[in-house]
Amino acid sequence: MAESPALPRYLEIQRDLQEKIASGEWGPGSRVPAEHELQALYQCSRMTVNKAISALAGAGLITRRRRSGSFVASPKSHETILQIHDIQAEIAASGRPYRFEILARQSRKMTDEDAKRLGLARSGEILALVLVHFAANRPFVHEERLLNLAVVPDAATESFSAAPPGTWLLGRVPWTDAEHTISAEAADAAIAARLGIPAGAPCLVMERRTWQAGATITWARLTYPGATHSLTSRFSPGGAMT
Amino acid sequence: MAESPALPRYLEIQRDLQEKIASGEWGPGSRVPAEHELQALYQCSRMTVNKAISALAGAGLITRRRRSGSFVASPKSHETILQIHDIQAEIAASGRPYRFEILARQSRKMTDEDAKRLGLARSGEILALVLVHFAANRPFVHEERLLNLAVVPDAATESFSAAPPGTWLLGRVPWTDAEHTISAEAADAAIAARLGIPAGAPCLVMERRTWQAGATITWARLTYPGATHSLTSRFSPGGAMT
DNA sequence: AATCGAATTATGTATAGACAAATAAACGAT
DNA sequence: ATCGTTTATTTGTCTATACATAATTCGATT
Repeated sequence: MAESPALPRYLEIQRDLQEKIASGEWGPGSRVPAEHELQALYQCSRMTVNKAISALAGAGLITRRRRSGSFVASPKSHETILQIHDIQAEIAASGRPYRFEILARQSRKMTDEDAKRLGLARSGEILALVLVHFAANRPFVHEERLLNLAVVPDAATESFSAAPPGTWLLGRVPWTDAEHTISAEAADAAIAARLGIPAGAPCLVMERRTWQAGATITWARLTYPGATHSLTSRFSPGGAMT
Repeated sequence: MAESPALPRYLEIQRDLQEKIASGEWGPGSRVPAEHELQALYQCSRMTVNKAISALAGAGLITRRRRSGSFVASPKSHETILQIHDIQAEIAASGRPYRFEILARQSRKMTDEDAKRLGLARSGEILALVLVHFAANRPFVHEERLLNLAVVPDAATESFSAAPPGTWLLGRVPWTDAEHTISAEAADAAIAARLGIPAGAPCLVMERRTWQAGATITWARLTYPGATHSLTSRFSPGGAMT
């Protein structure tokens, strides 16, 4: 059996087209039949066809131009969606016990260095933290973090005893923009000692800046021992269409 | 004037809602007005409202449940779209002259190591390449690549004199699935020599496997000197809605 | 009180039709 | 032959309506 998928018409069409593109039957640059042709082919209304094609256009598989028609897009890059989970949740999900230690905490007026990291010109109060996250009592990642107290004043009096600042923020302040930078660096002596690795060992470093409506909320720098951590993502173009 | 934005109705609504979510006015879990309410509010048809909300639902900002209604989603992770450009295009875009050198090329029956890298169990013919890409005559990235000749037989006779294998593939074989792994590793002696960096220097390593309809097309391992290269991405949830 | 079932409600899908906007192609005049 | 104008085609948006589907609520029956 398995023959009445109860699959909506527009998804059926969408998958049909997608399959033709994925298989190479319609190579990059080929013309996709016009909406009225597909409408006749599939015996449905134009809106239904439109919904299918528009979805593929949104996913970047097809580009559309008025009067000219729709064409199979030629990929110019690999694109992947990187899911960066909350550290606490990530460790908990792996079944290992989680804890963290705050090594340093300081409220201060923004230094030039702080301002640069937050991407801000003018001054203000910030909260600076240094902490280490542990998975099964072994150091997992080293975190340096700056919080812009102008945007998150509550943080000044928060103890962060229940949840680390990253988790605390995530559930409290909605962000509208984030910038991630991933790089490889040699561990400096201080961080190496805290992570229990040799100085100079390669580390995966992730820097993140987060904004809400133009205002920088926070900056974080996460240093993972390179030997134990990597980022993996699997991706299919036009993925969200089950 | 400047008052006729010519912005379509559904985008206007979409941005309105998005703004309410981004600003925190509608916190995570809040109920979004039902379609018929928004329809009355914006004086438009339900389909128009539906298009706006559906787009936000697709972007993950809203979750919808029949009969219950629509609710602002609560983010559980940072998610970012990593654009990994074609190396040739990336260097060319930076204005520096590009060239590459093929250091090794071998057609062979798949070894166990090859099979593991490609994620395949059984055997077959592959093409193995080692190359270095240069930007402005300085080593930019070291590439090891395996091509599954069962899927891309043309590669066996291709000289790759015009374009490197990555670029060549991108314009030829459509891929349906890709897996990326990003890690930090110390450069081994051979790679360090080819990149002109000290052995043991931290490197950003990106491994990629690419499939077409279940069949592995290629495996690639790109090693970037950590001192000069990083991956950056800026992301706003619900981004693709200009 | 517990359970089953029906009415209600919000979303999901689909239709037919209409007009707008962009632009490639055909056409015409200089 | 070149330039500007008209025409035709294709996508973009919108409407009003209809029925399907899932799920909550509430009432009736046991």
